Amino acid sequence: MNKALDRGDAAQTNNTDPRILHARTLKSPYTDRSDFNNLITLYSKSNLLSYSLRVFNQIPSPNIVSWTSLISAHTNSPLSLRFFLSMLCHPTFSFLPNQRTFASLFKTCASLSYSFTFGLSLHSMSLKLSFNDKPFCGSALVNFYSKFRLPDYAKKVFDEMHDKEEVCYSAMIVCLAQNSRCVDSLSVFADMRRRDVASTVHSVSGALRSAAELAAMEQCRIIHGHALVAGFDRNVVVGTALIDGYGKAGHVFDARRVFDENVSVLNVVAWNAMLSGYAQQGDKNSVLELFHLLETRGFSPDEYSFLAVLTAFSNAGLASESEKWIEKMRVRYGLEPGLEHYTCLIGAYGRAGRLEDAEKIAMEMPFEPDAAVWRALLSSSALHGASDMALRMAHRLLEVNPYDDSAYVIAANVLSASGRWDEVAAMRKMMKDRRVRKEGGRSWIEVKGEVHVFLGG
DNA sequence: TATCGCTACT
Repeated sequence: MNKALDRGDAAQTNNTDPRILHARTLKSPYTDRSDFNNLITLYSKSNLLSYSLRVFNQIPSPNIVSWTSLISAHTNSPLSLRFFLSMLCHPTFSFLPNQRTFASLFKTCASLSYSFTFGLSLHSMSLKLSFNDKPFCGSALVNFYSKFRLPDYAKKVFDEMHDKEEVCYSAMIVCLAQNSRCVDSLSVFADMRRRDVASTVHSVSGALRSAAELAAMEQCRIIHGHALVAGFDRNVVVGTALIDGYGKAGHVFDARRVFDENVSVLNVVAWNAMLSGYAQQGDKNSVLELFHLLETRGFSPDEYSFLAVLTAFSNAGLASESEKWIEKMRVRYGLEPGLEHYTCLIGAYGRAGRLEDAEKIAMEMPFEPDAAVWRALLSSSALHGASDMALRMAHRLLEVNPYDDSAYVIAANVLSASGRWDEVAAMRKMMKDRRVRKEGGRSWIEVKGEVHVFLGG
């Protein structure tokens, strides 16, 4: 930890109002620029952002550290990008951004949905200044590409980085996990261990998320063992990822053991992970029991808690129960049901064989049906041998998601069961025609080129 | 010479 943070933390723990320090700084004849720079950071850590800008404006001749302090004080806000542009456009001084400036800016771009091209041009600048292979910049850049769903670009940045330390690996592992590249994510985790780079709660929870998505029991166990050795097993996030992983792998007893061992530190997210583990097993009784316990312990159930309950009901085909809980969620808990809750409701009606009601809900609910809704209706109609409806739903599903091969598989099954071979063949042909050229995106080289053009380089 | 990056529940 560096000096500035030490000072900042000390001031916070002593409950010193930064404004007192500010007044002293202004009065003292010994004040230099670094005192102002520290104040900017101190104010932002105390959630007094407007004062950060005020201090900055009081600095007689701000330097790059002042600018970077101001920019990072406004991380995740568009103001941070504006300040950066002001700095570049400054008429009298020429400030060259450094690695820390870029690290903050990449973080901001990652958090703003509209700042993709801004991030690309920053990447180009950092390439020219040779910052993108530095650990701090590189990890922030990996995260940036991760948030914009470009894991291959992130991997390219990662591969070109020098001195990859634990945060770089964490960022990459988490990126691949968040983008459903589970096997790659686990292999980077393995690579990290081979190279003796320390793991962190971030990399461990990222790897666990991948193992969970793969429902890979063996990997969960291995990472669990590692978490125990590394002393991360009491961490809430790691614990939650373990509960989720064991649950998804179908080992609810292992999930429950982790849950019980850590219950004193767990929050509602962890409870939800346990609930959804039971729900995926179709263990409705355990879900309801745990839901009740959650309330007894003083937690408030949220949308995810209700989703777990409704998932269980959907798997069990409990239509009227689902209806009741949706109502309860809205009226007694003040939570508005989302698309996923309606999808469960539709699934429950469908599984119960009330296909028309299920379709009616899909048409009348306050959301546009998505692929999951059509898939629920498709599997329900297939389950009950309603081949006409199944065919219709398969078409709707393919309209929203032309690449969904499950549409073909499920519809083909029910159609062949009724001997409708011609329609199976037609379906197959339609799938082929729909399979338009997959646009895998432009190559890395192309994007790099574009970035240089963008900056006139 | 102060400023920086990565986690869990559909």
